[in-house]
This record gives sequence, C-alpha cells and structure tokens, in this order.
Amino acid sequence: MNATEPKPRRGDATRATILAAARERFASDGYERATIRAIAADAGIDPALVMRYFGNKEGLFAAAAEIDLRLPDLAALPRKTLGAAVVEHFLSRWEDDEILQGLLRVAATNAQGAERLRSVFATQLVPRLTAVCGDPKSGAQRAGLVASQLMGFALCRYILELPPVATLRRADAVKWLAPTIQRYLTGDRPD
Amino acid sequence: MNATEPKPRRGDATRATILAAARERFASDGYERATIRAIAADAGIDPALVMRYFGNKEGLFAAAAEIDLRLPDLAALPRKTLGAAVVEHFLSRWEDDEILQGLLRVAATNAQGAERLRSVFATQLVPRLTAVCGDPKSGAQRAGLVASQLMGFALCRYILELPPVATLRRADAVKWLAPTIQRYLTGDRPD
DNA sequence: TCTCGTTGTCAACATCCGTTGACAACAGAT
DNA sequence: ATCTGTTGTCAACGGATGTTGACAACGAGA
Repeated sequence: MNATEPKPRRGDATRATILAAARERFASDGYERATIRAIAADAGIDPALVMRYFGNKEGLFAAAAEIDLRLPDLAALPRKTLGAAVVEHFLSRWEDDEILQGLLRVAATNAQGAERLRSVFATQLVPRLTAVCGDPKSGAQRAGLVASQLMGFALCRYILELPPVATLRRADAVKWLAPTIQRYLTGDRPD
Repeated sequence: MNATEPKPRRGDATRATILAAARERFASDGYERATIRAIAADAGIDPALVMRYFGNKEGLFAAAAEIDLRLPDLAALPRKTLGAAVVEHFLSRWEDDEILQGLLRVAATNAQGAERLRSVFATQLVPRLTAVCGDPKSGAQRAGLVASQLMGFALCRYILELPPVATLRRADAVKWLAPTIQRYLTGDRPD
C-alpha cells in the first residue's frame, strides 16, 4: 500500500509547471505584482486553469511557498564550528532556491506571507537550534537573533543588492558572519 | 534673501497632510497596496489633488520616503562604546519613525524603493561609519555588515514580528547586538 | 467689485485584476 | 464506437486602480 503515489495523473505535470512559474514570479515581483495572468502566461496555459488547480491566489501562494530548510545534523558537528556550518548552509540554501527569496519578499508586505515565514522559523529553526545551543531556556531568543542576522544579510545581498554586501566574496561573508552566529548560539547570555 | 522660505502658501498644509497619510499607508501596506485613493481618503481630500501636488504615485513615494538617519557624532564617543551607541540610536530611530519601516517594506518589492534605500545607505551610513571604523579601506564592507544586522533585526522585530525578536526587551536587544556591531566596526578583518 | 492664480471637487477614462461558468478537446474504460 | 471524467480554452463579470480634464469655490491684489 503506497499511499504517497495514488496514481500518476496527467495534470500533475502542468500543476508542477504552474508552481515553478509561480515561484519565479513571487520571488521577483512579490505578492501583488505577481499576477495570475502573468504566471499562467509563463506556464503557457490559461489563467482559469490556475484557479482550477489551486482555488485562488492565496492557495497558489500557499502551495508555492512550501519550504524545507534542510538543516543538516548540527549535533554531529564540533561545537566550535557551529556558526560557520550554519552560515555556509544558509548561503547555499539562499543561492540555489528562489523560494526563500520569494518568501522574504512577500512576507515584507503580505500578512499571509509573514505568517508562513514565522511558521517556518518556529517549526524548523527554533527546535533544531535550541537542541544544540546548550541553553534551552533561551533557545528561541538565540534562534531569533540568528535569524535576524541571516535574514538581514540575505536581504541586503539578494533582495536589495546593497553593493558592499552583494559583492562580498562568499568565503569572506562566512568569515565575518560565523563568529556572530557562533556567539548567538553558544555564547554567554549577557548579564 | 532667505531662499528657503519663499512664501507661506495655503496649500503647504494640505501638502503636509497628504505626506503624513502617505507615509502611514506606505509603512503599513507597502507600495502596491497603498492606493492613492486610500491615502487621499485618510487625508480627507480628493485623489486628484494628490496628483496635482506630486505628479504621480512615484513622485508621491519619492517625497514620502525622504529620510534622515540623524546619526550622532560618533567620533566624539569612546571607541569601545561605538557598537552600543549605534544600536541604541537605530532602535530609537526605528521606533519613532514609521518612514523607516515603510522604506524597508517597499524596498523589498519595489525597485524604486530599493534604489532609495541603497542611496540612504551610501550617502548617510557609509561615510560616517568609515570615518570611525579605523580601517577606511574596508569601511564600506563594514558598513554593509552593520546594515545587514540592523536591518535584519528591524525586519524581524517590526515588520515580521517574529515572536522571540519582537518580544525581546530593548535593553537585552542592545546587549546582544552591540558586540556584533562593535566587531563589524572595529574588529580585525578576518585573515 | 472685478480679476486671476491657487485650491479643491466631480465624473469619467482606460486598464488591469481575480474570478467564474459555459463549453471544447482529449484520454481511458466499457 | 461510445460514454465519462479529466484537462484545457474562451469570453465575460464586477470591481479597483492610476490618471485626466473640465469645472466650481476661494482669496488676495487691482
């Protein structure tokens, strides 16, 4: 009984095509300017078909914004290298997945997008970081600080394309950011 | 010859009213969803009047997004307290000025907004920080790193309202962030 | 009082948006 | 070949948006 593959329908392919087009549009244009008409045109189909597959625009966004951060097993790493590992992972993640950029863009102006981002943070980042930070009581706060630096860097580098940040060589970025993340995770709580 | 005050016209008051309404709308809704009609309604006037005063929506945004970071004289402070001073200043700035939140929201999805933000960064932040960081060669990079942490924190706290960051007590926020900013400014360049 | 530039209103325009319902093309099972 | 559910297209709707031009009210200077 394999419940995950009930039947290979024909529409699944176009469904995937629509999702890919939607991700690109949401990533580059944000929620409002990513129109269903444009997404449908990119996918080479009729706008009405998008509605049949995803109900409405909110549903399309919800489907397009499903995210897995794919955090590695941090507990297996030497504690001293935690900061560098986290930074490396997220830089890779941001570079090869436009969904993350899309979610950040949308979350800045759309309530639903912000809620989705909070959910990803709470369910995927907080538990994993709390487990390795060594101070479970302040785990959520520490995870929040980590997120603030990582998302701020991504914002400057990939979204705003702020010159000194966007042109920074990747290795240099890691060297600058890793100590910050390391301290937020494993450093003493101030006072 | 006081060229700055040519004449106190009557329309200047309504012009200011429109700007105030526009700032609020841009701050809470972003560029696309902040409609001219809604702004005019908030200001209690006709939408057409907005066009007469600011030409078009782009012009209105350009006028509403004029920003002065009001950085204090950092050179007069003890070098060791630079990080804390910068963090304190920006937290205050973010809390009492909705224009900053508006600019960040808009910059995430609107090219014109992003350009404006890059301009504020380049003309107001980079020179001032370069002057005090002690390493003029890497001044712009250091300023970029500072901006990435400060904007990331503001994003999480004021825009996304990420629970652990939004609820952090202000004094604790300073204690966590100050060492990061201090290192970005005055720390050794890695390798 | 008359005049004229400034302020403001009103109605309308062209355009775009999300969304809907009716209908055609197609595929596989009978 | 015929039926049936799936996949897709088409045309249109109601509403919202930025923008425009014609016109009314106002206020100061002659």
